[in-house]
Amino acid sequence: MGNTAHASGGRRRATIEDVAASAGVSVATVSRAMRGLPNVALSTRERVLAIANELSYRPDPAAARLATGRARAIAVVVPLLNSWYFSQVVAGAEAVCAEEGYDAVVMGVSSNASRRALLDTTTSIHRKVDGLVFVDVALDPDDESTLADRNLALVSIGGFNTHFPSIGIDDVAVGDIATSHLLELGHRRIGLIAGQHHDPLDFQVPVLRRRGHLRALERWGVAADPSIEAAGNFSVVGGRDAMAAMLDLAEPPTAVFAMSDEMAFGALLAARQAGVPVPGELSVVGVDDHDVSLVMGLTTVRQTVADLGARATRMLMAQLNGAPAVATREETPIELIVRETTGAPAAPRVPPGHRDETRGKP
Amino acid sequence: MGNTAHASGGRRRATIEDVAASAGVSVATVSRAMRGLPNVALSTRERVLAIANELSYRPDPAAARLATGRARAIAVVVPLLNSWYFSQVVAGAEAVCAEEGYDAVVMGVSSNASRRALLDTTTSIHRKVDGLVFVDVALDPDDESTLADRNLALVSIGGFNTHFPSIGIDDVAVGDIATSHLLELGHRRIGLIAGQHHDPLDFQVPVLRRRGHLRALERWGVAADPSIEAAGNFSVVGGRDAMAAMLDLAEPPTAVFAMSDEMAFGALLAARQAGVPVPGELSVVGVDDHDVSLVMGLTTVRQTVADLGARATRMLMAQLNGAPAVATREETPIELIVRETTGAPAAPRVPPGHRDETRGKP
DNA sequence: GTGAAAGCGCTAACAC
DNA sequence: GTGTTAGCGCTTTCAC
Repeated sequence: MGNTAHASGGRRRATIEDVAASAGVSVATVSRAMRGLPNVALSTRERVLAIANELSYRPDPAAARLATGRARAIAVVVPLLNSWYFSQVVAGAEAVCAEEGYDAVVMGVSSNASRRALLDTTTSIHRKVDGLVFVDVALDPDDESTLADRNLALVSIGGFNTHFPSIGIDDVAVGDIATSHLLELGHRRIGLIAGQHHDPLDFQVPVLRRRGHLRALERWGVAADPSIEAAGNFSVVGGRDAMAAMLDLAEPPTAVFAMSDEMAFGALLAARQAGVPVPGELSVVGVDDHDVSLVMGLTTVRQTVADLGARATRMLMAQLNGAPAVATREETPIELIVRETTGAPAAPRVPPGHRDETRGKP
Repeated sequence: MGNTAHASGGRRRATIEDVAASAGVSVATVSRAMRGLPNVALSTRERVLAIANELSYRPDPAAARLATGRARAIAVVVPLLNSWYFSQVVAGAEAVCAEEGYDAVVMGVSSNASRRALLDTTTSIHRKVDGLVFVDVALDPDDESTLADRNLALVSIGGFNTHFPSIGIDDVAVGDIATSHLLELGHRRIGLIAGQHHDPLDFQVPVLRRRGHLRALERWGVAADPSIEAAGNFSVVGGRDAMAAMLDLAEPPTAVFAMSDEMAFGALLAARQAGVPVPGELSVVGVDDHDVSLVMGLTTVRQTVADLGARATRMLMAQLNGAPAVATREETPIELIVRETTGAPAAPRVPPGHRDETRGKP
């Protein structure tokens, strides 16, 4: 027999049977009354509710889960928790869950290994949640089928998928807009602070933003230079290190596009540490519009992050309420916010008498 | 009968009975084998495990929960999710949960009402989790007893409690250290950017930090001036507005202590917008050592936030593993990090010939 | 070392 | 509108 857990603390919790006995009705009626189902007489319902309250009866969710197969919980799966972007998304998701009476279970998948574990292992997702919001986590079609077979709903933020809805921004456009802004200001030597290379969650965002960056460059007839591209791991220190290395180059960039504001902050730090004035000798543009970006005066491509989490969660709720899962794609708007970290490139520091005529619009 | 949920997608999941049948043993043996209990013959165990794997059997957590009364999940309860501090704590907690095979359910309690709801309602915590980590959420002794009666474990971060362990920093010392630093630099007119007033979660942190601030002032014989104290809601914009108001005063402060780095960032922004040089005419000190503080060159009182979440969660796990719940208090170290936003006050802007001799050490 | 069987506390047919 | 009852899929005594 199962229950030895009440050894410590307090007397036995009231169960549905206790309420039924006290109210002089059957457990079925209690169950119906508690859940507000229609076919209960008003007087009965009131009596049941009163007694339930008196006994401080709370339905056991585990029993309900077992009986219904629904957990009334969703998982929010993120690569890492301690980054501004992901915590905003989680905040948005949690808020919607709270509204809907769902639990939000957060799961970090910082490596491919843990992502696999999430999908495979005993200790996994199975039956613990009704659905998942994947936030910038790569999912191959096999994973999707597995999830569908397990009768789980799914929505992803960021990446596309083939069987389920997704929501995100146009990341190619992000890269294009950022780099175009720099090109328009007159920059021709534009560095790129990208995502991580060392632990490939093979997630799409860095790839797409880079594509947009290259597209803009190409449109302006500017050759991309791999020597001024580095990984910044989407962190402040990663961005700092990447920028520091570029500034050490014989021919450092006059501007950089950092794929996130946090990396851009790092770039600003590196510039300051190297004594390089911003935007005087270095322009910096980021992505996100982090809370702090306003303070830093950072030029950035804004996206509405918390809203992304909320909308994705609502899409998931729709599936849980029976809407069919189809591979729709919602796109949320992005917007260039020009502040004080971008400007025209400095006049080239060449000895008097020399002129460099490669600068200027195409 | 309960299960109609398998209507869509895939064939029936394997249950423990399927495995038992396939392996030619009883369900009890399968259960023992799966959980690594000692009293199973090695050969039996291997056979069971192989078959379970083959059938891709996953124990249903809801059934296990119902049978054992343990959910293998904890809740992390935070006032808001979209702040650096709380997301760090959640990250630390989630990491430990993942290690231990627990789920981390995040719950935002942004108001007293939602905190009450969490403790009271039908849709509440009961039996969904085995324990809770309360992060800077006020809990009165009654709440604690209720939780204990429900056989829930509890650890709190920040506030003390009377029946359960807690972990935190010495918040009075935080205020004292920050303000003492400013006093030592020669400041005598020191503003305070405090927490929120409008939605009192009556949580202790702002109160204690303020107490430390006042204590330092008093020790130096400096009178506190309520006109240079304002609420910043622990947000960047809140800090900005609070600072902007102070800078508009006839006699603005020469330094401010902001109770969080995010509010300090806001203060720096307000200073820049008002054309007030930092630290030339305004010194700013914060609390936390936010990722971005390094970039901003912000002087701050550092605490190790993610570690706080991890340690609290380990303490909770200890309780879940049978350690008695006692009202111990762990304190983690804090440290003043002096950077570039603090310096000696400017020479008073008085007409030549006047001298102000009130400045200097006591 | 293994099995039989009684729960855990609900929900959902189905009957009345 | 209400009651009866058979599960949901496990865990855990107790016997052997």
